[in-house]
Amino acid sequence: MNEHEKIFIDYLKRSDLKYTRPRQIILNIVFNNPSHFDVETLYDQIRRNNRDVSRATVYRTMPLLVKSGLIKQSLRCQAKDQYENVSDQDHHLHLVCNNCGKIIEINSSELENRLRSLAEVHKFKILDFSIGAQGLCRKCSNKRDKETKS
Amino acid sequence: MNEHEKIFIDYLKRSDLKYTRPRQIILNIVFNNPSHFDVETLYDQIRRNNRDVSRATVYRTMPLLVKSGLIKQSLRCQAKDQYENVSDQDHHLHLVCNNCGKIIEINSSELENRLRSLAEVHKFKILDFSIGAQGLCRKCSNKRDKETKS
DNA sequence: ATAAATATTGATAATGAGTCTCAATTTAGT
DNA sequence: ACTAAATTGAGACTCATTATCAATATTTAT
Ligand SMILES: [Mn+2]
Ligand SMILES: [Mn+2]
Ligand SMILES: [Zn+2]
Ligand SMILES: [Zn+2]
Repeated sequence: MNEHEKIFIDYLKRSDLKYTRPRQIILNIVFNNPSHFDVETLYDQIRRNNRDVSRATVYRTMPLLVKSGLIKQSLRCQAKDQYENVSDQDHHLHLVCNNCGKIIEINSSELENRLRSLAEVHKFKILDFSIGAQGLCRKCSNKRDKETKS
Repeated sequence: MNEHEKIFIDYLKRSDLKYTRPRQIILNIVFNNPSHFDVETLYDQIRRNNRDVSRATVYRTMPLLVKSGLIKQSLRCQAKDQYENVSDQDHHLHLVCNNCGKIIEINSSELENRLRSLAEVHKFKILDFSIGAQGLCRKCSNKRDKETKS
C-alpha cells in the first residue's frame, strides 16, 4: 500500500465510495505513467496490461482522482483533455508547440504567487491554475523559418 | 467601413482571399457581441438576426479572424472553445468560476511579460497566451460556506 | 442469515463540438 | 462572356465524453 493508494482510499472513505478492483487498477496505471496523459491513452495502457476495465469506468474515475487531490486537469492538447500527476512537480506552467505537440514545462512559483495575489483582490478562491502559452518550439520555429525563405 | 472591417479586408487581400457577404455578416455579429463567445453561440446570433450563413462557414471564418489579429482563442468553458475580441482590452487574464461560470478579467501586462521572458529562455516562440485560474467567485464561495455550516 | 437499500460496473447508445466532402455558386481577371 | 480559382451550404462524419440501464456487488437493517 503506497502513498497514493492511502490518499485515494482515504478520499473514497470520506465520500462513502468503495475502493474496488477497477479503481485500484486505474490508480496503479495512472502512477506508472508519464505525468501527462489523456483518458483514451490511459484506457489503452490498461488494456495493454491485460487488465479489464471498461472505458466508462475509466472516465468515471478521473473526477474521483481529481477530487482526491492526486491528479489535476492540466492542458488541452489535440482535442483531448489532459490530466497530470500533481505530486510530481509542484507548480509549473506549459509551453505547448502548435506544430509538433511538444510540451515544455517550466517551474515558476513566482507567476503563481503573483496570480494568487491578484485573485485575492477579487475575493476569488483559486482551486486550480492554468498558466501557459501556445506557439512554436525552437525546432518547429527554425523549420518554419527555413521553409519561408525557400 | 469601420476599423475592424479595414483590418479584416486588409488581411484577406494580403492572403488572396475575398471579402464576401458571409464573412461580412460574421464580422459584424462578432463585433456586436460581448467580447467572449463560442462558435455555436455566434451561429445562433447570426440566425437570430435573420442572416443566413452556414455553420461550416462560421467555423471556417474563425481562423481567418484570428490570423487577421481581430480575435484570439481565449479560454475553454463548458466544453467549448471561446474566442474573444482582441482590441477591447489589451492583455488580461481570466478567473473562471467553476460554479456559476462567471468570468472575471484582470489586466496585467506584468504576468505576461514575465511569461514571455521565461519562454525566451527556451527559444519558444509564443503565439498565444492563456493565463488564468479556476475556482469560486466571491458569491459562490460564500454560498458554499453557508451550505457547509448548515 | 436474509432482505432491502445503495453503489458499481460494463456494454452500448447518445450527445455535441468540430471537421471534411463535394457539388453548386460566386468572384476576379482576361 | 469565358475561365480558373475561391467560396459556400448541406449534410455526412469523427471522436471525445456523457448518459442509460440492466446486471452485479456491497453495505446496512432486521
Ligand atoms: Mn505539466
Ligand atoms: Mn477576456
Ligand atoms: Zn514543435
Ligand atoms: Zn460563481
